[in-house]
Amino acid sequence: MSEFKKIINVIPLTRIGLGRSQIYSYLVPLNLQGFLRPGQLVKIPLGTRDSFGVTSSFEMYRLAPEIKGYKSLDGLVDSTPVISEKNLALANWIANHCVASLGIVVKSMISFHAVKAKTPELIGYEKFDPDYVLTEHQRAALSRIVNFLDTNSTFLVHGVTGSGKTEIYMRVMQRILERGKQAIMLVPEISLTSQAIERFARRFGMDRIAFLHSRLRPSEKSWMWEKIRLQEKQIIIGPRSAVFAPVQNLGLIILDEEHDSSFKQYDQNPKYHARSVAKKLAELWNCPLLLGDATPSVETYHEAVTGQGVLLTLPHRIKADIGLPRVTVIDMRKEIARGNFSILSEFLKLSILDHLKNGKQILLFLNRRGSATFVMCRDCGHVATCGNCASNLVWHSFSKKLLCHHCGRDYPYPELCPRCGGARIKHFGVGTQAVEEELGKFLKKELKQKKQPAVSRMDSDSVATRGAAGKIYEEWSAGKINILIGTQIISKGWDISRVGLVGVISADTFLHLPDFRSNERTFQVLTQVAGRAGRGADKGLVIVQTYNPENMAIESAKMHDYEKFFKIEIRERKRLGYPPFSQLVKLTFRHEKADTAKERAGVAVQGFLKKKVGGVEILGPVPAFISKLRGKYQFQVILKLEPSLSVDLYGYLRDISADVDIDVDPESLL
DNA sequence: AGCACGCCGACT
DNA sequence: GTCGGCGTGCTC
Repeated sequence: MSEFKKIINVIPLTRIGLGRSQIYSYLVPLNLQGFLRPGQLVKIPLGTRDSFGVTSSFEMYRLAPEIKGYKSLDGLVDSTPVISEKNLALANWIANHCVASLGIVVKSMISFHAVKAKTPELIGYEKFDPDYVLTEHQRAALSRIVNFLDTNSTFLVHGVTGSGKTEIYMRVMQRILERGKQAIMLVPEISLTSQAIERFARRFGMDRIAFLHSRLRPSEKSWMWEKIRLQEKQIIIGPRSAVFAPVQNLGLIILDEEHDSSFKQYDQNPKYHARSVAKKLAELWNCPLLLGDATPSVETYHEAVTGQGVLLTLPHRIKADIGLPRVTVIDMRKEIARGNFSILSEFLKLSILDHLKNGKQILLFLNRRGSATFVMCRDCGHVATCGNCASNLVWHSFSKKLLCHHCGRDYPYPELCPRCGGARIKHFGVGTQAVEEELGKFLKKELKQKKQPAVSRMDSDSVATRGAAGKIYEEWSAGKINILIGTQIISKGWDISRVGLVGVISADTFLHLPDFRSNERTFQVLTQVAGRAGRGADKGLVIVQTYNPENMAIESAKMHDYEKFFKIEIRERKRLGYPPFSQLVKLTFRHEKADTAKERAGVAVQGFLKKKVGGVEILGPVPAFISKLRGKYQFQVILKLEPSLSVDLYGYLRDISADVDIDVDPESLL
């Protein structure tokens, strides 16, 4: 016992190989001794360069011989911690669950800007307490929740659009705030954040609300963080990353539109799902988690009905006289048999004219941009593909270009076939631009003499410039647009009252993808789109065009029957061993050379087989659905884990090669 | 994310 | 032989 030295554990904010320790130890210089607490940002030497890290545990005393070779901390950036101890524990859980580097997890959770906090411009909303009587179902749901405000329970509020979920959120939140606690409200995306802010600000006052999203300026984000950390703000609203808000006294988490895929970060590490992170966070704070949805994910609903959560159902729209919209499914095969080769069925055409005449607004929904989804030579069958991505190019008639929807590259339109030199080049498949053109022709023919209705298109092409979306929304709200054609963008959010007719041009876009969630996605999108209709004074009409009218997702959506959809789908999931009856892990191997990518995937599989761990099914390697992306070939290995077995996934994956992309609980297998 | 190290092909 | 390209792996 010759000498003791002070050592601090630090998480370097960088990617450390999964096979090695994610926490490093540094000597604490004399001037910092006694000043270090967990969660502080420190400067550290790392390899040959300087880097940053976050302190992870208290200074420790260790025997001198052990500390040989340790480097010394370079400095303390700020004495105020950048992450709480609770969130450090959360980071550790995420790193393990997602099999990601702890440093990257912590880095994605903290506000890294060393900028001065600046008050953002805040809109003042008039506060008002509504004279609002809860329905019986709302009262029942609420009373179930309020008995468990000090426990870690998960509630699923299942109710159609307009059934009054938000009112329940607000009443629960009211009680949490009365207890002096903070609440996090997660919404799917930025566009829905402002709506949620407005509604909550009207009830609770803007001075209690903080919001976090990627469009905030660094100085504004710092301001929000500071106010949350000091508990000057009690309500935090934002998309998935808001689950990392620096709360000090959390009493409630709400996750609205629980099924929405934007809650999963899929394009960047850590590939976390805000729902499972929220579940863990609620556990750490011993507080309730409220999930709300009209179309809950199969996993969540299954948990609720098997007793791992509490299911609260709001079966009706609040205004009892407004029923759900009537949904008519049109079999497009019969249209063709009748000689109608148009994108628009006869019934949809008639309904459009009818609703225009009555001054109703019309939404036409299609899940694809562009004019034609592929371009083919009629002589040799050659299809135009992206050299970078092995995917079909999409014809965009307005920009007169062929566009790759995966990497964004554009190509000139081929006058002659590059393979055979033929000139008979034809477009196939339908996108939003094609609908716009065809609709224009149809209206011109039908309404020759009259003033043409105003038609607008809303997709990522038409709202590429900043503010374009807001402009369309304003025009629509002012009633200046009669018909709006759009992609997913219009399927949610907009509180639309004058929509009389919603037309789904093709319900089949998701159905034929080789993915275990394709039925679920179809059901959800159709239900969400249908929910746009008839939110005002009267019941709307929804027309769904499809080549698969007997498909169960389409049928259940038509009947507004979630339970039916769930019953059939859960049976299929069980039969095929998909979630929630297994846990999936998607491993993607990428390389410029297809052989190399394939070989590495094969090596990984051999490694897994050698482990001889039971309860793990290894599928692949197979080429990914998009076999080449941005110049790299992609091969996939899917692991199917028996959930009951609870394999130590981190331990299982930690020694596979570094250049693999790991996605635990992937949203899709594509 | 950067930087060192090591292996292999090209060249004075 | 030696320079340098890139692919791989490490950083308390």
